[in-house]
Amino acid sequence: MRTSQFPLNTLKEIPADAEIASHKLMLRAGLIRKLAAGLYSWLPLGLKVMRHVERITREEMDKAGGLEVLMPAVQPAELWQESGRWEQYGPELARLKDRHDRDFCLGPTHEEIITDLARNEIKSYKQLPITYYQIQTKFRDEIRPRFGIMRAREFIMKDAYSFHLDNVSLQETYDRMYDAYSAIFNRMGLEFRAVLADSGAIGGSLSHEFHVLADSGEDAIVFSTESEFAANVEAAEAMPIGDTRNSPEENLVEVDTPLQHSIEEVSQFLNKPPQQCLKTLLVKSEDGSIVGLLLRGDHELNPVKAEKLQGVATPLQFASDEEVKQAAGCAPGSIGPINLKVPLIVDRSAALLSDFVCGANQDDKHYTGVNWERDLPLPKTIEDIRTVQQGDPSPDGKGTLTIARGIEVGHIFQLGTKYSEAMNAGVQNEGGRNQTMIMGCYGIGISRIVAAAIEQNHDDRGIIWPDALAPFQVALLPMNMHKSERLKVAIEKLYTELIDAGFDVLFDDRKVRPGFMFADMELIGIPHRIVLGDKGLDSGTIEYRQRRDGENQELPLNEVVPFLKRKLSIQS
RNA sequence: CGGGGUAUAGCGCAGUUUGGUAGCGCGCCUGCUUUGGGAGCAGGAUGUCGGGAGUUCGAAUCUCUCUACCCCGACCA
Repeated sequence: MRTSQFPLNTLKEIPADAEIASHKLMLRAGLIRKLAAGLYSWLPLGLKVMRHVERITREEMDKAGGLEVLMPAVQPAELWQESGRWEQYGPELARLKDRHDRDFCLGPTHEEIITDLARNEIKSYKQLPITYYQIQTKFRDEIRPRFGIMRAREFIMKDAYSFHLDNVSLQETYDRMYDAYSAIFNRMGLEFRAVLADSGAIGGSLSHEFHVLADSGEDAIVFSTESEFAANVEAAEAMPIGDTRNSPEENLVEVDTPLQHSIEEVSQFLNKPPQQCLKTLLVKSEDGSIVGLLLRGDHELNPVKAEKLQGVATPLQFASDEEVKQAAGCAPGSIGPINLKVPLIVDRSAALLSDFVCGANQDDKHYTGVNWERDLPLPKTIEDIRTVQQGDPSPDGKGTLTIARGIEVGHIFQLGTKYSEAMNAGVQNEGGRNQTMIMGCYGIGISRIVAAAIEQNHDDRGIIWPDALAPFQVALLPMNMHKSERLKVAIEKLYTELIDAGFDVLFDDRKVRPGFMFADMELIGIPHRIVLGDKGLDSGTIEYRQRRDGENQELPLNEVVPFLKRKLSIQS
């Protein structure tokens, strides 16, 4: 392709509303343009990259036995009512009516549609297992779309759904998808981690997220320093800190803590470390009554874990100030478990505290030297309700946990029969009886990968595409071609040779100064650059430079093709 | 949804306090010069000043209203 026929539309100035590197660079390099909040047009250059992401994903899905389908983006309400999600799904689901006043929605995902398809198309266990997938536009009316394509309202997703007769078969496909996803992200040249994810309110189902590692990532993920353990922070089991509880040494004392409310304030005021304090959170239960959650002062409540417990409302809802006053007799900030007449759930680590500090259920008063059993009974319900922290012991007992940031680009999930049961999707089994199918679902954020790849691969000059995703493999730059007819002839010849050898080449035939070309090609991130000038023509050499390391290398003109072939095959 | 902010040329912005008929940089077009890291000079095109209503002889500027977009928050306990 020639730049004279492929406008680059690069920007020297940074658009005002972009915050993170990938968003700025996607706008500056001319990959996307914003239409409205969370809605973007893809320019030719950006679309080329996204097509590579799609192609690699498609190839690996096909290899893993997936069957490609294409389902509508507009979906009838009936199916969503059948699954129960028409009511459950919040305002993120964009609903609309057709001219006959019938309800429809823009699909944020396709479980309902595929389940409907499967129940009509699959009749016998002999057709199972089967995996359908599609690469298609999704719409989610996000509260706050941001970071450009990273959290857009309309985006491209690869979603796959598998159907099975039993859990063994589901597990096999799940494992195959896990491997396919790993292959996909490896081929794209991305540094990623598969992590154990929250299995959701359904319970028991297995789920993994695939994260591209980047400091700007919105998700926190944890790894063990010593083992293979990796999980989303939300899902990681928090082990108790310490083994046993020490025996009491201090006496129970009520102390004045005027205007000291937060753990940090109380801890400083009393000169006790936060890990010697007990945090009492009052939340709602399913029936609207109040439940107390007890945590060590330096630990944070994990709402996802708490919501799963019996006696805690989903979604988690904190008690209002009035409700706190009613239940504890004080304002939030002085609540404590002693004589608190509500059911209590204590975190594993908080249950191991001794001589701790807690609120006294009177405004501006706390207790010190509090001990379980001696001063108050240890609640019967001891659960894991906190979020893990850097340095915590790994749940598998090997090593400690490290926290990193990631961008979620894939998610695989064992659905079980949630949809197939609600929508009555069954097949005849060997015995001729109807049996509900078991499902798995597997998503990849196609458009988000483009942004994630940039987050992970850029410098102050622009994007540095991995070979597999680059919009062009090679940039071919003539130095002042308009002044030299023989250079024009030579570079046209080289261009043809490269094309014939199968390379995707961007030949910069604009009449611009060299510095301008260099800056553009570096901004848009072409991984390999060939420069030819009159000087090189005299010595029969070109200058090669790799975008990533920026080192120049002289090469004989006639060795360019084999050289690039070696370069590109080694790295792909 | 709550709080804050912005809206002026394709992009980034000034002008608004104090009302007088719109400007700068980048980009774009033409010409000449230049040519290995986003060139220089000269000339040129481009605006519903977000929309509507009002005040005024006169509104980008003041008032009211609507809309769009951006940022922050949704864990004091």
